[in-house]
Amino acid sequence: MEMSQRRRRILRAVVEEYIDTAEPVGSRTVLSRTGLTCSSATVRNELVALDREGYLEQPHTSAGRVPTAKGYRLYVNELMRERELSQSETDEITRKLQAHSGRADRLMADVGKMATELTSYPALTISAMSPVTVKRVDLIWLDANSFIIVLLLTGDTVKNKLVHLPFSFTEELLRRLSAVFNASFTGLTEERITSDLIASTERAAGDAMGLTSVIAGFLIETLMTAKGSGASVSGEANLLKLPEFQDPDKAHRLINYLSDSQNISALTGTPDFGDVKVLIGPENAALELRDSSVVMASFEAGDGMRGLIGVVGPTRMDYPAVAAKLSYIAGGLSRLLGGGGSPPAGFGKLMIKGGDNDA
Amino acid sequence: MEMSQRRRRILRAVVEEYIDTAEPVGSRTVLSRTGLTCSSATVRNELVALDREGYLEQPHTSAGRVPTAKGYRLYVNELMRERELSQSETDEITRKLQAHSGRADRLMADVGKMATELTSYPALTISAMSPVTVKRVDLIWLDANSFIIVLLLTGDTVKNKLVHLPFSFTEELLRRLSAVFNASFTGLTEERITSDLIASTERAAGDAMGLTSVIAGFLIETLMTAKGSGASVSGEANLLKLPEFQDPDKAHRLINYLSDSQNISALTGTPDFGDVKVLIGPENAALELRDSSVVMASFEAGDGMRGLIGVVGPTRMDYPAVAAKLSYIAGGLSRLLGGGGSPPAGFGKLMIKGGDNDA
DNA sequence: CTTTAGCACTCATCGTTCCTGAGTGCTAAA
DNA sequence: TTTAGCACTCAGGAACGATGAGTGCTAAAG
Repeated sequence: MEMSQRRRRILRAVVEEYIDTAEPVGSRTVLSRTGLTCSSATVRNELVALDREGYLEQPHTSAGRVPTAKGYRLYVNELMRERELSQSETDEITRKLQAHSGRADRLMADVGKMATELTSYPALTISAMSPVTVKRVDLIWLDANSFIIVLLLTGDTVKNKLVHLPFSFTEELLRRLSAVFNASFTGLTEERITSDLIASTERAAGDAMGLTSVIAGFLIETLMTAKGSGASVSGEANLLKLPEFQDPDKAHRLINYLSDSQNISALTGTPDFGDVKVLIGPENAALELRDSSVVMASFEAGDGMRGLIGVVGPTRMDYPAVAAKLSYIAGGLSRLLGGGGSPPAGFGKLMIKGGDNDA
Repeated sequence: MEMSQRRRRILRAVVEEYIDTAEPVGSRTVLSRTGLTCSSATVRNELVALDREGYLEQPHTSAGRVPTAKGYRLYVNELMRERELSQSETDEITRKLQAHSGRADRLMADVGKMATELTSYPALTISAMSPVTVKRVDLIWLDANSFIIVLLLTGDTVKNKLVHLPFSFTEELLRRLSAVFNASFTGLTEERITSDLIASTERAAGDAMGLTSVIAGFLIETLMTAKGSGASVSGEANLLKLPEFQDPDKAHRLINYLSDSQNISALTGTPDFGDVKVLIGPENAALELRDSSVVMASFEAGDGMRGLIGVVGPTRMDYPAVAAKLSYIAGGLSRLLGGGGSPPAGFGKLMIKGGDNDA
């Protein structure tokens, strides 16, 4: 059966009050916050019901109510009102985004800082290229013992490496090699570069010195790291201001967890484009996040580059505001990185997706 | 007049005991720690003297003594015994260092992590190239509207940029341009690239489309960012385990301070090569560091690349161990980055330099 | 002049107790 | 179904005293 309208209003009031104050909320507070016309005793009865159904709980008998993960979930899915960003807020975001035009990894780190400033929660970013291939190979001869490999990848990323070798080779050999590489390695993803292919390339170029494998090695390495996702975290210190992290030990565990980019990358349960994903407390796979929430928004940059920007905070988090801000940033990012020219469909409109609503 | 031998022993005992336990140390403890043959009353008299001279202080009447900044300074300068690293420690460091061979910025960040692991204090790294110039310019023509700029810098760093332009140009023009650039821009530091030079280059190459200024712009930008120092911090969370940072507010202030790389870069009061520099509490210029200590070691990499690796911790810090470890890492780094082939002079030997010993 | 034993004194820390007040659950009447 | 009323619970803070580590000082001994 459906939950009564009044009960929903009460639940929402409890959640929002708790988000504001971080303190258990009692029946009288609910009353004044909702403006309901009943008495506090009635509210109490409803609270008992919400308690029994698992949406609220009491830290101890005779304290006010606190939302459970299930309560937050319902709130996020159904109760929360969409938060409109003010003109000045959206302006600030677009302005900041436009100020950046550096390299992708630097950009993402900066966007993370921005999310931190905007939400005052630690922010994380993940970015990854999906199918990465080499579009072009150039070899620049420096002297008899050294040359530069320049790779142009999909997404117009350029990578390079300076190679010194203990034996000498001619400029002519490099020219032949680059021709051969451009003929047979372009358009290949990392997995499709086999040792057979390398061997035949070596023969074709008449390379007796193993330059081919040096170049192919760099190529493979580059493709691997390029498709591998880069992660960054910023603003961890903000946790320390929150009442739920006054215990240094608790804060330490979480910050420590966040400082390993492996853990961050593991958060990639990439939500559909345009959506905001919310993971509440125990919905998180990682033990260390079990009493925190993660809110993430994804963006897409056209050339197969996609990414995630999110924040980590206590389950008591201002979901409407955070979701709106992240969504706007992600949307702006998609636009900025040329996700298709026009603002993405549904840009600005929130569609929350989350973990399964386990009973 | 010189301080008596016994008094020095007592001061050392107090400092070391306090470093170990973080608790005010009393006369009896000193007695057992030093193995002195006098009575506790005598020790007390000495403590009073040390107190009067400003080396020690009491948190409150009738508590034990705690070293002052002046006390630590004397300890670091004269009293502390050099800490020898064990074979396994040095082995571990060299092994870890050798495992890295990536790009300089990545390497530095990793070295920072390593310093954190080794000392369990937050670590910081700063690296900078001193005179950076371009050794060679290559332009790779992709299609009528785009090309790649490849710059080989001193220190064998390679930088590149992909340029798209709204008008078309020929491969021939690029060839001319690269010839001219190689002729007139190599060996110049950023300041010496004037607009006159750019204008004359433009004429010499017969470039009617402004490609020259695009290339020169990238060149200047690259030189500027390359010489600018990169800073990284890691392991901030470790602070939270320390008794002096149980107050989340205090921890927050410091971690926040550390998270701005501007602040980190500001620490570059580069000590002489081979030395370890210690800044104790109020010796730090930054307000936020006033009751912490910073220990730094410098390294030099041959091609004008130099850097700093250090840790931040409470004034109560195991200076001998930290100094030894950092010194060893820095030495290994100098060696690894080819600071000159052989281990640097004084490698392994500590020479502490610090702030002035104000009275 | 230095060292030492003795002693009174200080003060943070810890456990106990008590009080207060917010908030509850329940009951009985509307 | 709602509400008024009431007894009950319990965290948090204040007040209190006991404990004990550690001091400074004094006066005698080396």
